[in-house]
Amino acid sequence: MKRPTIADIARRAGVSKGAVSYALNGQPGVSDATRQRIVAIAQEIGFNPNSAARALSGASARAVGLTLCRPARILSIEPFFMGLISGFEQELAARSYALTLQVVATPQTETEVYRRWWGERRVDGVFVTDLRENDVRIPVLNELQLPAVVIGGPGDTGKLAQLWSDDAGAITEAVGYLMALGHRRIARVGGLPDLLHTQTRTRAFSQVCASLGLSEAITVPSDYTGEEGGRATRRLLINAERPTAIIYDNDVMAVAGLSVAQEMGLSVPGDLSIVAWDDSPLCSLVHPPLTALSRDIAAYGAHAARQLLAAIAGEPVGDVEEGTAHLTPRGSTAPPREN
Amino acid sequence: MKRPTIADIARRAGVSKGAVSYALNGQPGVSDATRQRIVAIAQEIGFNPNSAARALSGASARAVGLTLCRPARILSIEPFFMGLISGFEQELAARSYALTLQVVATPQTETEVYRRWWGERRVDGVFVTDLRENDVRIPVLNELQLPAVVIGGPGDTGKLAQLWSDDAGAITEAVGYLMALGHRRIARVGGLPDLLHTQTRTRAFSQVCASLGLSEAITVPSDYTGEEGGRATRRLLINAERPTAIIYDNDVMAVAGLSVAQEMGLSVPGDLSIVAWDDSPLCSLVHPPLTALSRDIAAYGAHAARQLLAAIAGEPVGDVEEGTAHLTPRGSTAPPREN
DNA sequence: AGAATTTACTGAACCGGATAAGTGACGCGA
DNA sequence: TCGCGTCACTTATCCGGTTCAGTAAATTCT
Repeated sequence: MKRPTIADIARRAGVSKGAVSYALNGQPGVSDATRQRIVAIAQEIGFNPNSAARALSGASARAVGLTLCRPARILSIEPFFMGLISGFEQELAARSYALTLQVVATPQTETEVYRRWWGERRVDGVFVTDLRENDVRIPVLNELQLPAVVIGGPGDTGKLAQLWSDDAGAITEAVGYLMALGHRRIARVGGLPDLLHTQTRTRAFSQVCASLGLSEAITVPSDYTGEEGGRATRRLLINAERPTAIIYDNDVMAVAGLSVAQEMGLSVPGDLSIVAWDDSPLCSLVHPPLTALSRDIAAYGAHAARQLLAAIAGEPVGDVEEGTAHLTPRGSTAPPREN
Repeated sequence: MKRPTIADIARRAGVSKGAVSYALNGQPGVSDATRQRIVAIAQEIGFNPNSAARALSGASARAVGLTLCRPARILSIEPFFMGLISGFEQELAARSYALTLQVVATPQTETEVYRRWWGERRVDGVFVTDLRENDVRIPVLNELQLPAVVIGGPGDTGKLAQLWSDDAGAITEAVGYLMALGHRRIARVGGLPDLLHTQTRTRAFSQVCASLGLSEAITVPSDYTGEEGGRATRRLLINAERPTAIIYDNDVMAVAGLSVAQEMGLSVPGDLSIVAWDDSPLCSLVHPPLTALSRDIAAYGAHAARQLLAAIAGEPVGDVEEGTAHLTPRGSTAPPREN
């Protein structure tokens, strides 16, 4: 089956290729009558502009890229990225932009992928997640002048637009809530320590605990996996002065922590309260359901997509702080048992 | 920053554009000395062929597509798709094919996306998941002659290549194992009933139970979500003659089922044994860890990608049955308690 | 009415590769 | 020494859009 081209439309409408192009792109230069005739023919024969030809003649590729740098076994279980992708799609699909995905092993490889995409003109812009300190990807994107939106800061990203959520506010809310319940020994199992948003959270956690007069505000670093989250929990709980509440940087570790606590004969929330960061169906599934810091990840992704499309269109795009995650109390938090 | 083109290379090497093209594509028509010189220059200036130009001049788009038709809240928690995507990427990245992703609402929309991709020449082929009975996507793909690999059959797909895993064998193993433990009342919480592989499983489950002399082999249909899986479990367990073992069509429902059982005061595995279909880190996270039907989903995806690339290359691609999932016994299964 | 401007187009160049057809130099056999 | 084939290229065309320069007709202005 042959793909219809503008030449086919031009022939049937009895006009030139150029006229068809103007008509279909809403450009001036054709009369309304002709435009309608051309649009009708295009509809009738099911015309879709060849994206390659379009990209080649200077216009955009109408595609954006996303690289994911996490091992498969983490990616598969981490609900965050799929939620983000769904959010991207809401905006992208509406403007028929395609999303090109690549799973890579290291941030270094990501820069190579950016270079290749740029050279191939395959994408008009990219989403950058998991911002790190002195991130190798940032200078490359600035050098290539490839439009980008950085998710997971804030950090130093040169001219690139940024979007982050108010992690400090969220952790303040969580700690405040646990204190109000009566907790005084609160620990945290953190995400990958070299990610900037993990550092932001760690700093905020220390500060808020200090300001509220909580002496020990331990953050145990982890890596978002269930195994590590479980191990970290075990280390915290074998302590003589064990915490009465733990905040986890993602839902997977929180679930693993719950499991470890139960296995050690501790009751949740009687002996230990648990708060998960990022609410996913997973949190409601387990028993007891987990109190979580909820945010609308799809909306977050949609927002990022709007920013990226604006940056591609050449509009000025500033750095934006998305709203604070809010606490959704469930069965995993309660006042600490007197001992 | 300007992207280097073959014209730039040609100028620097003192040859014509054509010669450069031959040299870089390993075509005959240039001497080895010239070829090496050209390749060296291309390397040096970081040349990447413009994918649009390449696609336009008849060659392939070097991209394949995947549409996902599940609501965001299911996608985000379902580990299967991310595992599959990771598998695709292993093969695609090695041959520098891009993966284009689109999340859609209905199978009907998927066909529209296929038509658009085809018209735009955006992809060389597509992955089709979640095959249904009389699937609307199949005739469209056959009509467009868009290469495709169908995952989740077997079913009637015309000329399209298929890949499925031996669900019947897997369920036979699971039921056999539960019987050997002493279970006689085994139920199943199934996936979306209109998916072909769900039907295959349901049929196989009935048959194997019948052949082993188990009278009641109830399958309760569900939709892969935790909520539905939990509800289905509750319905099964309030029964006077409640099952002593339940097989779940995915890990999320199994975790939800575990939670419901515990909430109802039943001990797992004492009062109820649980088997999850598809092993993910999630299964090992909960307490007790879930016995699961494991398969290597990434390998499954990689296999599918190899098939698709072969189909795109015009090689004949047959239907393939991937190996049987094997049972990984964990703490959620045990002999039923005498009553 | 005649000049100036606008409208509604056409024709051709261009994007950056792939590729068929053409060309000159060289080697080789008769 | 002529003719033929092969090699190593060059030249030109094509893919399917976008866009600029040009043009004839219609409209507006004076």
